[in-house]
Amino acid sequence: MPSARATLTRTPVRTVEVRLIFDRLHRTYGPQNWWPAETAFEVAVGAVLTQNASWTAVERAIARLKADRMLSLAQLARLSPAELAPLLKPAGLYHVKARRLHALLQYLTARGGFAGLRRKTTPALRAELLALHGIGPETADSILLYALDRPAFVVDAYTRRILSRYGIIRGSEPYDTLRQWFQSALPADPRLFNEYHALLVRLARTHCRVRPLCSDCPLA
DNA sequence: GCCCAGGTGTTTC
DNA sequence: GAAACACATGGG
Repeated sequence: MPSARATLTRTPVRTVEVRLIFDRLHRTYGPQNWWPAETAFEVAVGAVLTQNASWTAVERAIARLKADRMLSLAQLARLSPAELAPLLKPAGLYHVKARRLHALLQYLTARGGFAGLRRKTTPALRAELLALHGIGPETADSILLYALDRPAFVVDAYTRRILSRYGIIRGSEPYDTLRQWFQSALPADPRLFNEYHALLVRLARTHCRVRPLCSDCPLA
């Protein structure tokens, strides 16, 4: 049995920091119950639409799709990118996103929807998503975590901004470096990854917008 | 009016 | 390979 001191010194500093940040945020804000969507399919559509866009813009586009009764795989997969584009206008970059969403829709259709993906391992699924046009690491991990309940930690602009403001990272590290950074410090639990990312978003939306530190910040 | 937003693919040095 | 650029709407 190793002594407590030996155990502590073998725990990387980053691991301690990653867990400390979660504990503080969780104590301050409580459960976030994310992602803001009703179905796995809605998560996937939102994950593409939110690329370089504000969430309010995405909500408008999703609301329009719902109002038109178009927010289903069967409905959207019938459309060409050119037909898809005008429906996505409120989210911005809509020609680009139409092509990207189209690629994802064709993939899902070919696999029989999300149900057809359940048997695949997480690494296999991640590789397949990354191979699609317009699905990069953040979009892939968002879909894996929030639509498929897989342990994939989502690194986004909020994550980088917060951790770099607090001097924990430089901010220029590659995506996978930061993803591994979190994943190696935490148990591979989708509920934990979900909660952690949601809490970072919550913090970024309420603090850290201008100055590196504010006195009432939960992480100060 | 200007700047920014929960990225990604392409082009260029 | 890194860096720069294109894509585009709506809110602050």
